Amino acid sequence: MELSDLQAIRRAKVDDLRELGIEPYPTRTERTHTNTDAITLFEAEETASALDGSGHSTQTLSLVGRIVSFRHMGKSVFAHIRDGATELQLYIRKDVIGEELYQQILKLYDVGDFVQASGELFRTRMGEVSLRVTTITMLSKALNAPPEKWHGLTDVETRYRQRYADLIANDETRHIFATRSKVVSAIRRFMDDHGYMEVETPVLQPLYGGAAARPFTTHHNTLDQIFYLRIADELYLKRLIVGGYEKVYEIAKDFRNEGMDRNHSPEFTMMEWYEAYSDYEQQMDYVERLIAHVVESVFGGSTFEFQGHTIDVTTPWPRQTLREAILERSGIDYTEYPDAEDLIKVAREKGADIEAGTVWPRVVDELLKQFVRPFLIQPQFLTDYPVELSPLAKRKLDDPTHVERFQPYIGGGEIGNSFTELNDPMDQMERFLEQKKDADAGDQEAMPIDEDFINALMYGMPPTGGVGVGIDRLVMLLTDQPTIRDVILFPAMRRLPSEKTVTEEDE
RNA sequence: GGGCCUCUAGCUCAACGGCAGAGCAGUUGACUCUUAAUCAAUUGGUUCGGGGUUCGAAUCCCCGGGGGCCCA
Repeated sequence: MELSDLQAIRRAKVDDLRELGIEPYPTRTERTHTNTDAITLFEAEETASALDGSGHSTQTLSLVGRIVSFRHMGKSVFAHIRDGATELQLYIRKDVIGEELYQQILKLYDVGDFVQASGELFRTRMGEVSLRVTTITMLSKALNAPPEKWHGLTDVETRYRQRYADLIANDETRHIFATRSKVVSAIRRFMDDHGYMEVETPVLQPLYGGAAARPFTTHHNTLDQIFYLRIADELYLKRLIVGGYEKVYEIAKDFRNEGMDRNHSPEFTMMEWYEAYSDYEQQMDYVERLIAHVVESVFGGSTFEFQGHTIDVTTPWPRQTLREAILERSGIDYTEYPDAEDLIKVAREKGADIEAGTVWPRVVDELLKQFVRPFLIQPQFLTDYPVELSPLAKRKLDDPTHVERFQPYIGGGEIGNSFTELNDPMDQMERFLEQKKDADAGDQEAMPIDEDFINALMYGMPPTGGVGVGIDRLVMLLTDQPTIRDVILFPAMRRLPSEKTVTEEDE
């Protein structure tokens, strides 16, 4: 690997440190306080008037962190170190630490290095709590200089490919992923507190299903067999309800081999849960309480900002059937057009852009996407979808052409999907057969027939309510990010030419 | 898949047919309360890759690659 001039200079400093008998990558750290705790401690001592005569804390602290700024002024140096949470200023005086160590710092320490510094805390004339350093050691010498201190790292491609550099340079990026973590924690806490059991189902599946999507295909060498990467958790979680568990959930990666855009990543995080002896009405209540809980946990209230809108998740959320919503916003009652051609015709008259030959359920989906979805900014449920659009949901009691299904919408997008689960094995078999017809007609997202799942249902599945929530979409919403790649730490990227190996054959 | 935009020093950006530059970072020096520290000097380039036009190409044209946005 060829080093740039800057890297070579830092590499030489590693050698210089070793020649001085100093290991630039030592094994142990001795840290007495986090930077946050150190500042808290100092402020408490100030309040209690427990500082010594010259305004210094009475105890010696050892702090650690990455050097993020370095200001040399003759016989003293000011630097900031940043640990996981907080920046804290170091004040290094030549007459305190001695000529030898002072020269070492000047010559061999750089912005980006991790260091450990000991000393007493005090307040500078500018009022900043700082560490008056009595000794300092290298914890890890950085060979790459961090991105520019003022503009940071702005190149989008580099930010995605080298997320570590993005995290070093941009507070906002660190904040987004910290929020993501809080969101997932809040969800887990809510589920656990409500008696749900977290489970893990296969990523590698002999047959995929549970959603309308194209899968990734892989191959197991020993079995000499194709596996699919799961596109949903649904069918396995329902098998667990068959098995007798009453409340299960899973938060996991799903994979869909489809186009990538600001809302779609081939690898994304899905949460699904299933509750026996429940239905979609009860799950609607649960979803709005869950989201309200998450927003409360993350923001300490019921509102947050998204793309210029103040969104309020206070329960209960309005509910409207899909048919009413489409009728209200487009003037089309799709139940009056049972033939796909007719529905496409009237949809086009109303200004929809729909490809000829689109199958009927996808036309309805397009009506939803084009006329309704963009306008659902505040939280709202749409309910009761056509049966053709929902091969795994139970029919409505009073209308067998529709199923008991809902989707929660916030910020102009759906954040989940739910239905009263189909538990009649013979009906389920017929739905699979319908899907096969769609597949034969060219719908590449139609589901294959899963006979083992039918077999499971034949053992009996209690009435069940199930919900799926797209975690990435939810995080986009809560962090006000318009692009899914900005809420995925390491988004999928096209391989660079330099990463292609000679053994690999391109198409 | 189509259209538009973009790729220049480690980072952020200029130069738009005429000597490839600045700021930050780096290096050398001055400076013991600075915080985008300051001051002086200074190093650093396959201008994404390949080809073409031209006396001359980062710049114009063609092919290819990465990324972004919009559309499908």
